[in-house]
Amino acid sequence: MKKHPTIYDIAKKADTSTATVSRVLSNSDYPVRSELREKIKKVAKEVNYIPNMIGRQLKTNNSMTIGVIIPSITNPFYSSIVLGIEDIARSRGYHVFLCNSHRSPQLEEEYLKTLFEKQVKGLIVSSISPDKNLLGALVQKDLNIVAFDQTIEGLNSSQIHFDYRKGGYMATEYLIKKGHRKIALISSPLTRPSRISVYKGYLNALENYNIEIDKSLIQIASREYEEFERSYEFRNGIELTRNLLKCSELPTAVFVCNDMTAFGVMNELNKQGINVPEQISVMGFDNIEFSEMITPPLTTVQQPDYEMGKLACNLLLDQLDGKIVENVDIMLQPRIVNRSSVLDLESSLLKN
Amino acid sequence: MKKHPTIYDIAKKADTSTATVSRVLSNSDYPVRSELREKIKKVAKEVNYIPNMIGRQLKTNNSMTIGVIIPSITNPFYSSIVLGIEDIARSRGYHVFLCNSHRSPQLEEEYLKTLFEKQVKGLIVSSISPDKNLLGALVQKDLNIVAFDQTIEGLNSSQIHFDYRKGGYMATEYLIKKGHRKIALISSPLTRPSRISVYKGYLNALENYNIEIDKSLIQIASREYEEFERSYEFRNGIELTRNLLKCSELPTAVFVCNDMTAFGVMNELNKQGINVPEQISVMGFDNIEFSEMITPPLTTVQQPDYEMGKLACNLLLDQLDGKIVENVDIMLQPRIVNRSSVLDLESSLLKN
DNA sequence: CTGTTAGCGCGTTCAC
DNA sequence: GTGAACGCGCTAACAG
Repeated sequence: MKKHPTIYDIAKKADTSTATVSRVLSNSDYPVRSELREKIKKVAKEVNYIPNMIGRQLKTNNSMTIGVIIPSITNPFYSSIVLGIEDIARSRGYHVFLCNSHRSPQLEEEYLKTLFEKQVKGLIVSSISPDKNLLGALVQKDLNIVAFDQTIEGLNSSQIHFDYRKGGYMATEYLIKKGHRKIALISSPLTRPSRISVYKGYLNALENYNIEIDKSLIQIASREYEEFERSYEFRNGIELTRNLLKCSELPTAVFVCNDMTAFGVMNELNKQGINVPEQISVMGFDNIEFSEMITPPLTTVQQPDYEMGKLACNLLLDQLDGKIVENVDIMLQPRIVNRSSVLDLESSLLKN
Repeated sequence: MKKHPTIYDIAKKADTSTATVSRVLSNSDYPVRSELREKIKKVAKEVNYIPNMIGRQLKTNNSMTIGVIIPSITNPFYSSIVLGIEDIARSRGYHVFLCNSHRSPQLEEEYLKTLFEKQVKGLIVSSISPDKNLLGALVQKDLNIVAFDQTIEGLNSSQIHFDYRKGGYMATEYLIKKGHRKIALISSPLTRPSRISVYKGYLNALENYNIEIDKSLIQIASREYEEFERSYEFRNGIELTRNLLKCSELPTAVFVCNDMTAFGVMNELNKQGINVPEQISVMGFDNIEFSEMITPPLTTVQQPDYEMGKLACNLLLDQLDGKIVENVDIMLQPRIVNRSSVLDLESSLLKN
């Protein structure tokens, strides 16, 4: 375990100074005699020189690294976002330091501190913490932040929103236009702005089409995520479906707050011998990769996860590079993805 | 954007020296008068001090960070592994720098260099690159490596293997014991040791039970992953199933090289009006989280992804902490996960 | 117990 | 064009 060569070693071997070596090896545009330049490069290659970024960072105070905090990489929605972030970061010479908060406020705070200690200058975050004090304090300290997924009120940062209400509205309207009137809702607890908005969209659509709201058709989970819990949503879907099936009048369609929960719904319906979509239609939300893989392929609302990641990262890097000074707010739009889990009651009635 | 306070600022304010401040704030066990200790802590809190890890790293030459290289976080098998790695790393005070190679050798090499530049002292890697020279060179430079998933020949590193052959054997044997004789195999191209081993396991089992090998039942993809390609495996499953269905005698069961491909298989069978498992049974491999969510829930071979990540990380950190000096080789064992996608021909015959 | 000092590896003045 | 010298923030060695 011998020490790695530094620019000092190279300077000695190439019979020059560390300054010149640095100028050559860090691709500076400082003028250096081309003969000498080549010699230095040659020696560097000979000794298998690998620059020590720690030294450079300390000097330049620029880590070229951004932080990303998400609930869990295990959730395909977030992993797609991270992929988008990474692709852009890489293409622009930045690196990504990824943190899974596991929906734990403590862990989120811990990671926030770590990122800051590691001299990250930018942050893309889906925050779970109700306490925005730390985040706010960091913004003061010249940390650029782009928030997504979960809107953060009163924080001096850029935000990427998604029109959840409209998504909820469009999904419900889609079902209505397919002739459904008894449309159930299955949702995770309404503890976050995004979920509340989807819920509102559902109510708005029913209202707009003069469909009476039947509370027995609305199943909302009471138990929130445990921290670190896995496949919570899937099991939620199963449980809520059981509750739903207990009501006397079965719905003809179910709108589910996200695809993962919808998998649980379809699983349970199937177990109970109820065919999707023949007996009950299922509409999801998110359009994660697996939605098209299940049987029947899930009709759902597209949330542009990968694009969202790219957008967030470009935004952040533009800020870091000084191309943007103002904070920006962007609202991404939903889109219906038409597959096979929803029955068209109109046309199926015609057939009969 | 004013400069962040450093230990120097604190020393000035607390009327002491940087050395003492460092001793207090870095939780050194060096003796400091408790009165002074408290004063320093108080001042640090006042100015909202956050240590600059870059400075510490440069001095101590210890980044407390390990690198992880995997094909893609988007694949749930790898995301589970990463989760396991992270959980252990965090509990032991380390951080993880994650890299998605997207199965691109160039990108893998680029990340390898980056990790080294960032002074990572340990690496957990599922390498895709056929050229192990760079990896080998880095091992020489006091970089500890734990390889998993893809075995690396002749590399001075610890390795975590999985008994793919045995897994393939067990899966096939399981089908045989359920009364299946016409057992098809659907596999990604045999371009990696793991896949070849699964294939061998399949052949071994058939041989052992004196079942003649029918080449028309063996469908192996000819096209390899494109770099950066997504849902390749799913589409592979669809395509290979189509090919399979063209053969005159349909199998009673299909063994698929991984769960994601199995989803494609089930999808296509369904589309062709073939019931799983009533007409054709499907056996997967990996047991990713979604296997239990589809309909019917997939019977498969468990590869302990999360545990594998934890094991790999503990191993690496033990090496870094000097608790282990020797390289170790571990062979993890497969386990059948019994769900509903395989029909028991024996008992179903009894019923008729 | 505490302070002074000397680097860790690098990029950047500022002279020459 | 080039090199000597300094300092980024921190810890370790040593002296007191």
